[in-house]
Amino acid sequence: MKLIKGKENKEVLIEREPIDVETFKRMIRQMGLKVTKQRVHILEAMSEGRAHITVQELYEKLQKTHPEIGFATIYRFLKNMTDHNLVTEVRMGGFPARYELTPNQHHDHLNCTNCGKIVEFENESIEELQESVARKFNFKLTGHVLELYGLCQDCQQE
Amino acid sequence: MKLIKGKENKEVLIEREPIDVETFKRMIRQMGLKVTKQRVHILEAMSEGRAHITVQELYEKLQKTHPEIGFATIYRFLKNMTDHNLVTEVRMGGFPARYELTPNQHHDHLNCTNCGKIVEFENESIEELQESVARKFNFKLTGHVLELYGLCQDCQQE
DNA sequence: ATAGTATTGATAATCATTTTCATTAATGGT
DNA sequence: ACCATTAATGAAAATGATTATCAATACTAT
Repeated sequence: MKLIKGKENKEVLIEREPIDVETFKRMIRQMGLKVTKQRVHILEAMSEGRAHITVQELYEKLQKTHPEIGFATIYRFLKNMTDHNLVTEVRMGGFPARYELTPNQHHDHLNCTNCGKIVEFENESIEELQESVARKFNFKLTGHVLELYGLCQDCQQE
Repeated sequence: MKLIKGKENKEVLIEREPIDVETFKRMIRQMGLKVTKQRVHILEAMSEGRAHITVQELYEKLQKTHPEIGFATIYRFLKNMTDHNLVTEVRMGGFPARYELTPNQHHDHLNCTNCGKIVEFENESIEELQESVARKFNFKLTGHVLELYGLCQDCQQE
């Protein structure tokens, strides 16, 4: 369980392991798609910097180094990746969707609403209970969003 | 929506009391807004029938009895209500937002990612485990979002 | 009832996302 | 390496949900 520090209520940057180009190409082939420079560049852009990125942010980031990549390509490829579970789509409220390379270890978030600190946690019992709720209503579970909000120890003392 | 009782896990579809016009008017005044027939009709339409309704569905429902009510009015009023926590907005994937009169009893949602159906449930064990996670990290819990996604029985068969 | 102001509804505007389609590029077989 | 086949691309148009505009209308306190 890893602790990530944030400032105020801003979004938090999450460090990821760097992934090499060969791995990206393997991921693309694995989906049954052709390896194009655009797709590799999109994966590269997603693997560096902020974990949850919007299409707009991705587009602007790519503009600097590969100005030939268009919105449609990004949207299309993210859809492919999402369908193949290599990318996780997070939609909040009416905001544009955010995408992240699917982390190998599932986790949920405990967020401090005062200082923005985030604790990632994983609780097997909660996961099982979610499954049992789904079963009870004859749903086949495919995903979930669990975000806890509260005050961390430091902020409670203020 | 009908009531379904669970056994040990206490999943429940929430029962809603019918609400009378005077209560609706009080709610509107409480927000510091003027009482108009449109607003009362919108509240009436929301309080009968399906709990989670889209703007489109609400519009069509209102068309039959009050064809003078426009989309803009519905959107504006739902925004007011949501801001004042009298209505809860549920957004799922890229589907249109669904709205419900905020129930006095807390519940979470089970969403069908194919047809947009929403099932409400309440699970005391999950709530307790959330508390215990928060305690473990010395957080004081103030709220949470739990949305389950999957395929409902009908959509699994397609 | 009247004045003053909030509300309304039709329509235009916006914003994210998807589709279209003519052009270009990747791949597999030679 | 060279094609031929077919998928992929990018620009622009289309879509769908939601929000803003604004002149006409309806509440509400006086």
